[in-house]
Amino acid sequence: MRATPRALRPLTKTRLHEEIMEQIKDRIISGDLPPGAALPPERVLAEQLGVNRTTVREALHKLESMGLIEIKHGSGVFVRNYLESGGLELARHLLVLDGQANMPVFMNLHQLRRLLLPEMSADAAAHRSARDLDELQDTVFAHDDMPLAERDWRVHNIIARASGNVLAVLLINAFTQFTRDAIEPYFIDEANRRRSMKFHRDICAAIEKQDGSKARRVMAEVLAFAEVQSLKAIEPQPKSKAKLTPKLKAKAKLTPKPKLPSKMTPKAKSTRRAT
Amino acid sequence: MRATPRALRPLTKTRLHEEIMEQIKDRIISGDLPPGAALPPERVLAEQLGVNRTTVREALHKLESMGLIEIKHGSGVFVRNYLESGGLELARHLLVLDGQANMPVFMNLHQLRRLLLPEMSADAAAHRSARDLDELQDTVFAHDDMPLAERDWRVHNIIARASGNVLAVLLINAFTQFTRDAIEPYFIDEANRRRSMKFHRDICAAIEKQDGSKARRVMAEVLAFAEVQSLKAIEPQPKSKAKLTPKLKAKAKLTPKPKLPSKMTPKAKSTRRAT
DNA sequence: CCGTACTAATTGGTTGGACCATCCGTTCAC
DNA sequence: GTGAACGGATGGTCCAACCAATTAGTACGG
Repeated sequence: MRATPRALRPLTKTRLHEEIMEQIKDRIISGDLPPGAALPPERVLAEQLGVNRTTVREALHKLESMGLIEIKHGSGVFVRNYLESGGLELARHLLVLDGQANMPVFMNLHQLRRLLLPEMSADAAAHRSARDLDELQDTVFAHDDMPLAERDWRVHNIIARASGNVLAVLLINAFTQFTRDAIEPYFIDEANRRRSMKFHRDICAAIEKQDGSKARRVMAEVLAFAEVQSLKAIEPQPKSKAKLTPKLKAKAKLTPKPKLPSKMTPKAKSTRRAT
Repeated sequence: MRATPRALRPLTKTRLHEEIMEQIKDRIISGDLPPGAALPPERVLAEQLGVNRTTVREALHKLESMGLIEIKHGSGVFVRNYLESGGLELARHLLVLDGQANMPVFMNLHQLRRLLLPEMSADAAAHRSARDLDELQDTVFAHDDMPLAERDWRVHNIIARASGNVLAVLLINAFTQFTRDAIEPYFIDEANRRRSMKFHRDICAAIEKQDGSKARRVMAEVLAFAEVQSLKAIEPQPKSKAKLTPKLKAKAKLTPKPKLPSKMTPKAKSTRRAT
């Protein structure tokens, strides 16, 4: 039976273990599972969630590589303090957790960009290779069909690469990665579009002439402007609505296991005493 | 280089899938597996490596969350351009790949720290709560037994937290995470130790007095000094002069180049059975 | 001849169960 | 009392299937 209802939610890319990962991540970031708390054993977790242990393990591994938990062979799984061990990938999750309304993390992002990007632009102008310039000009002047948001991040990416700072490249990647969705509305406004395209041309010219100080200035300008626009877009609704989506569908398809996903009791690891 | 007394040894042999992950990661970063290339199917990979498919899958998942590969259900596994999709976690791997000799990535790191940390220090001085100050002073003045390297990163961490920029916290975490081992030698030298402790006291005082400009200055100073020391420790063999990032510049652009790299290094499994 | 729809092969995703490796608290010999 | 040996709990790996998505091939109908 392959009827394929063609019109509904192409968004749930859900691989099962990712859904589980999300759920545990939310409980950790929200403070429901405090640092030091022990998660239930994999086998128990699997039974509670109604999935296989393998699936649980894949979710746990992702959480571990994010720095949210620590897996100790023979001992168990423990929540870490993500403010001490968390990686930048977490930033994206922090943003969505903050909701669309009141969003200080966005201001944090703008600050970092303001501190980094102008300097990277100057370096890019100074160190750029002919190949870098080629790629930049191609991105800016050709590809009229390319969405502005994508062209914008490509420009940033090329600048970072041209600056010679590999870490900056990875950083910019991370930035755009967790801004990608939120930045889309910015390019709806015609004035913003024109401003952005002018910026592309200007920064391109500065880098072509290897004028570092001009590149720095152009980048600083556009960042300041974008920051103001962001503020304007966010301010109108200072309402915050804490909505944690209850996820994880019960997998009631082939396994008639009525165990509902729930009950991850944070237990201190010292509470296992006897006598 | 004296031998490190402790805290440094290949502990990776424990988890098989991490070893596999490392292997594939190296082949991707080294350019052996270019962007767009298709990896062998999981089943083939498992057979070639002499391990179970489950283990291969765990390795692939880590690579995916690092942004090195893309897993497409039904199609296969494809190498991504890590300069476009890679996350900051990669930085650590880039560092070790670069070896101990000529290490431009370290300079990249110093640049980023130089751009970010002074500003974060100023913000920390301005916004710090009483609790932040408590924690900072406790870290700096108590705990004489704490290794200096750890105390140093804790100071940085507290400063980042006090600055109110969550992203900066995660960033600093990432920094210290892939510097952890390399920074140890720095604190062997007695002059460096004293300098570091003086820095801790000074930054602590500045933050206590909420003197933002002083905090910025103190942080900038210590970073400049550390940078010089790093250079001195690495320089001994001056090779190419103004060479920035010799590799990594002329990687494939955006054009996926389908290629079929069969035969990945097999791993003899042979006897691992206990008796 | 061309395109469409069906079919089959390929490949990643999930499952259940089994066993090994490690850690840790308990027990037991000394 | 101390230290070695035991055993349970828990994560790591393995195996052999089957489900699900994608792709390529093929037969059918225009």
